[in-house]
Amino acid sequence: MSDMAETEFKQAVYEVVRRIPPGRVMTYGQVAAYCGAARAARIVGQIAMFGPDDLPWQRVVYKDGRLAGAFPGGRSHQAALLEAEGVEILPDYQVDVDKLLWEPQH
DNA sequence: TACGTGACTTTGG
DNA sequence: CCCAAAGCCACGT
Repeated sequence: MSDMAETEFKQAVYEVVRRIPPGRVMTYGQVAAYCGAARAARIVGQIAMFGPDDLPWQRVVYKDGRLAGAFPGGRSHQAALLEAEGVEILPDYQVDVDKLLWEPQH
């Protein structure tokens, strides 16, 4: 209540992540870019750690396609969630980001 | 109020 | 190919 409104950036991250459809993924840098801070990829991770857990954070991956190492339950859990959405998990906990990358529809 | 740390990405040696 | 540093924003001390 004391905080009138959380930063626009953080709110934007919430909205973007919420809009990622099942079976698709976005990179940290891409999410940051859509929120007005192309170089704030790290911040997306920070927000993911402190942000609401009802958002599909498992759909946010490295630009390289690797899964986050600090995902609650571990990479295997994140991989399981993605696999349940139909995402093919490649060896070394990677996904075909080139193929699954999703861009918000403007 | 200031400083350090961190779910990242890019650039340069 | 491997390593180091900068830049971004949020949060705890």
